[in-house]
This record gives sequence, structure tokens and C-alpha cells, in this order.
Amino acid sequence: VMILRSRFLDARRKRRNFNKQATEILNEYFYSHLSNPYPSEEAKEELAKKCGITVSQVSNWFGNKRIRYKKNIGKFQEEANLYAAKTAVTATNVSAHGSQANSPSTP
Amino acid sequence: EDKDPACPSEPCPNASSARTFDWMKVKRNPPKTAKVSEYGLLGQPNTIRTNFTTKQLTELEKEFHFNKYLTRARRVEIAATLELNETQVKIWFQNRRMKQKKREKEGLAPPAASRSGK
DNA sequence: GCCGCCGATCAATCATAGCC
DNA sequence: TGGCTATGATTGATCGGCGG
Repeated sequence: VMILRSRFLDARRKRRNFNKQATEILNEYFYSHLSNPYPSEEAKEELAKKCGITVSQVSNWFGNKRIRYKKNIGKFQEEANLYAAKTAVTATNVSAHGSQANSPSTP
Repeated sequence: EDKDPACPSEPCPNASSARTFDWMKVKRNPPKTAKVSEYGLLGQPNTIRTNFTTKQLTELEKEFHFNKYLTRARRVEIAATLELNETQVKIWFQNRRMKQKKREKEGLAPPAASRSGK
């Protein structure tokens, strides 16, 4: 089926990569909060300002980053160590549930 | 001054930083968009994202401009007409409203565009 | 109890940017 | 010019929380 997309009218046509500096800032935040890389709305606004991009773009960046990171952790190992060395705010967390790491039901 | 609630509930093989935190293990349940009908006995229902046709999107969009919210009756009607689940129609409207909201919000102060060294 | 909505997020995909 | 990977954006659908 040729789901003739409105290939035109697709906002994602003209895409520009972010500054190297913006990416630097985003990565620093991401890796320094690797235990929980979910910036609050306020944090996103601040990052957006520093990076010169919109809050939505910050959200998109973290969304993509998280998914791609966990999809292939090994591929980001170097990057992780690089930024981990740069900043360390690794908030150690407290655990909640006991053992058992699995989904609801296992078929 | 931020605290993170999250925990690696499993021993990690690595030593350095980068441990395996639970957000990395999050898995979403597959869409239950299934309409329990034709699909052998193994063929999984619709574990994939439904691709709405241009026609369906056009109709939904048209309806949205008419009403941002749907009534149960209208929803049933549209679902039948477009051959979609009521849930899909409902979800489409919810996402559409959020999209609208986002657009309005961004359309009120987007000055700032620093791209790479163009 | 169940339902719809909101806000955030996921996950797959699209289309382009960027490099070799 | 071709091919491939990196990356920002889009979007159907899920998750958790609220209110009716």
C-alpha cells in the first residue's frame, strides 16, 4: 500500500542538529542524572534556555536519548564515562520493592 | 537539591558509573488495539502501531475542528464510519488536543534559533 | 467500580543531516 | 554519487493520577 503520505506538510522535513554546545549541556544533564533522566518541567525550561531551543525540543531530546540509550547501552558506554567524569551528581537512590525483576505476568 | 527516586534492583555487572537503572528496564505492554477477529491462532492481534489512512485522518481532523471533544454517540458514529475502534477515536482526540495545546503554547514565543555553525 | 481526560512517556518510524 | 549511521520530530498507544 502506498500510504501516500502527505510527504509535504511534514514538519519534520527541515531538521537541523543542535549546537555542539547545546548537545553538550543536554548530555551533561542526562549523564549526571542517569539514575533518573527525567527533568522536571522547570528543569526543561532551564535547559531549553541554556541550549537556545524550545521545551518541546528538550523533551524530544530526552525522549530519544532515553530510548536509544537503553536500546543499546553498550554503544553509549564511552559517552557515559566521558560525561560521568565531567560531572558527578549521581543521586543514589533508595530501593523500594524487593527482589523480582519482571513484568506483571509471565506467560 | 534534587532527589531521585529510582533504583537498580539488580546487581550490575559493570563497575564504573553507568549502572542499569530501572528506567532502562521499562517495557510498555503491547497495544491492545486488537479487535479479536481474523488472525489465525498465533498471529498476534495488532501488536503494532495502527497506521491511519489519509482518509481517516482527514475525517478525524474535520471532526476535530467541529468539536474538540466527542460525545459517546458521536464517537460511535465516527468509529463505525472510519472502521476504527471507539478507543482509537478517543485516543486520537486526546492526542490531537494535546498537540493543539502544544502548538498554541509554542506559537507564543519561539524566538531563539541557534543552530550549529551553519 | 468504571470512564474519560490530562500530562508525560514510550516505541516505532519518518526524513533529513552528516560522514566516508 | 551511493550508502550508512546519527538524530530531531511525529504519533498511535500506554501509564499513573484525578475527578465525576
